[in-house]
Amino acid sequence: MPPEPYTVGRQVSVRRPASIKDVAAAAGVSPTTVSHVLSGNRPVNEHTAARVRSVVNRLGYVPASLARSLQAGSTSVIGLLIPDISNTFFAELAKGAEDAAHDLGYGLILCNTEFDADREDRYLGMIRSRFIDGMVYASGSPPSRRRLEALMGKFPIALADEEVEGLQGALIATADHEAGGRLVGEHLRALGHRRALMLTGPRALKSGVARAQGFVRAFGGEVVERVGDFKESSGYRLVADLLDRGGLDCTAVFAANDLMAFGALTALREAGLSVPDDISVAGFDDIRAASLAHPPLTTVHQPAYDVGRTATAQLLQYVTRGEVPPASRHTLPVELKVRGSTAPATALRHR
Amino acid sequence: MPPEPYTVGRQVSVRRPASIKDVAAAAGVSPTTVSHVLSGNRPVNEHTAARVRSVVNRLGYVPASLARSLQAGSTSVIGLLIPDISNTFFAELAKGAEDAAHDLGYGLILCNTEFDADREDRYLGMIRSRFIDGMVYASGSPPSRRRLEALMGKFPIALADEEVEGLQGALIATADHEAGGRLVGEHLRALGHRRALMLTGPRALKSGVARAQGFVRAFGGEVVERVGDFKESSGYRLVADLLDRGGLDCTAVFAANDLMAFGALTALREAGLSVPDDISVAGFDDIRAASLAHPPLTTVHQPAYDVGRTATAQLLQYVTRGEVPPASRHTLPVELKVRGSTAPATALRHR
DNA sequence: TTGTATGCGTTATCAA
DNA sequence: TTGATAACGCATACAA
Repeated sequence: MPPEPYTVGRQVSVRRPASIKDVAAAAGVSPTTVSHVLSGNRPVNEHTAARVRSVVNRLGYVPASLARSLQAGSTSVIGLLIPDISNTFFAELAKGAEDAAHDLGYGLILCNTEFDADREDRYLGMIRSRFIDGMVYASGSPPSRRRLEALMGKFPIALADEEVEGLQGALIATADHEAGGRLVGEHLRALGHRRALMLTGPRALKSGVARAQGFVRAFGGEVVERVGDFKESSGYRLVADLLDRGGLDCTAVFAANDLMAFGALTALREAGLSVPDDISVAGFDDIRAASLAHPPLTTVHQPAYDVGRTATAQLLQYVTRGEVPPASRHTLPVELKVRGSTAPATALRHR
Repeated sequence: MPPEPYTVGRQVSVRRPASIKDVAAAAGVSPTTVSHVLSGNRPVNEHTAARVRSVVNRLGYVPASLARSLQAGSTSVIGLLIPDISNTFFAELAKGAEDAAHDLGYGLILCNTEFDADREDRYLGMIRSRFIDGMVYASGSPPSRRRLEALMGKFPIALADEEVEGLQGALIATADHEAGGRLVGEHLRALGHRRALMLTGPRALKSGVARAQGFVRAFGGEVVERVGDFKESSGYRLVADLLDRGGLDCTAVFAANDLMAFGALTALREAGLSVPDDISVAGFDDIRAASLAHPPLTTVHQPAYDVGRTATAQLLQYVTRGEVPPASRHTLPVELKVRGSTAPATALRHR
């Protein structure tokens, strides 16, 4: 019979970690003194302090942050609510948020919702139960907007990347979606395109709407809109459907994000069309794969990292100092990356 | 003078949230009864319960999870320590971890270390201060290994993706790195390659070492090894240096991860070499960009999501039930994805 | 069916 | 320079 493989297990359950009382008793002082030795909040006799510190080391005492938080009324932890961490855009955003949080000694709870309303609600519950001091909210599912609205009146919440329809007075950091759409519109127009297919995101998400608006205005030509859901599959499906029905009579496609652009690219390739010779394609986000794709995707670079970092820094400035940040709204600049997937319009052919 | 823009701010700081005492007082019962109405831990008169519930709603009472955690001795939160969330491999892993945690009602704190030892230490401090119930540890910086070892004797820690040299008896979920290297070795050998350049990761990371070992054994031919750091820049630099000095006398490059493979690809392209006509390139990980690159990258698919999910599930089984999981080690299968970046060896040319 | 008293581990207040 | 006590907000053992 083999020996118990996990001494780990036993130790965890059996040995109770040392508390401040244990240290105080062993050092022959009061818990108050121990606390002050560790915090430096008031002077302690050097001799006493040394004795306490030695006991702390011997017992391996580490203050229970939970008790500290209960006493202090805050946990030094915030949440980051996003739909999908495996989307590189949100991963970059998360990195910025984590950096900003770490800079101020805050922890960050990853709230990945997959656009699921129940999941989002559960995570928002963490702020109501005051387990987190605040929440950076990036693009949730529309159904929870009402609940969000109620929360924003009571708890610190900052919006990142995505405006929420009808919500105002909020802290918000977002890329300039409208300008991004405009840049693509101008670019395609300059290339001689006059008829374009626009793959939008869900109407409820303002970022996608803004991109579409900026595009339509700047492009000037004829634009057919199809509503997608920001997933690769929907970009594929929308374009494939149009091709099947022979209804793709345009020379350019603008997808409201790169994933849908990739879907479109696949559908076009399967139909035997060449990008950009037969048709141009542009995306939005500039995820890592965009520059590595074949052809490299013309797209709008979003400062995802900065969006996450800025929104979080704003939130924390508010959380830590109880201050209203100097600017409640940050609109971060975007940049058009012209790559190989767009080219001058060719004569329209029947398909 | 504009009105105070943030009523939010005032409410947060002024109104103290209702406590269980407030509810008890308003409902004319004891805090104990309120507690039991909400927890269902003991029967309560239906009439009384209804009254309590109504007060709970009116006051918007939500139990402070902090106090609950202090009493219960656990927070229902664990940590996920990774080097870089913007690497899609770790993003996928994080998604799996988050899913597993969410399934069991646990929160997940994102500990992004950038391979920084201080940052890692700070995050490991969260487990010592018992703010988190456990930690999923994926590939940290070698310097902290000793500290990790000490922690594993006292706190629940599961290793994901990366073994840690000299650590044993641990919960661990990892991809079969050695088999992955072997698959690439066999593949290149079958294509007629006999001389290969191997870009490894840091020697301290066993995953990279295992990949290299599997490769070298299965390949059989001559292998030149160069040590990189898993970053795109090092893949570029290593290959560029060899090219500069005319020392790249091989027909294939195997990079221990996709990022370095991309760096190599760039260096080769800049040198006017064609992949795979002049030289074959293979990677490891199968990050999203791999299939979209030009040419599409032959690589080893790692089940990143499953690695994260499995490691987390193991950890939580241990954390929640105090049980030793049935298997302490999970080695997950990998899969070779043959794409366009590898081809039959061509006659060796002088470069 | 309900209430009282105690403890979780810390820090702040007040007193010495 | 130090300590006793209360308080943070909850859950539970024990008592009624």
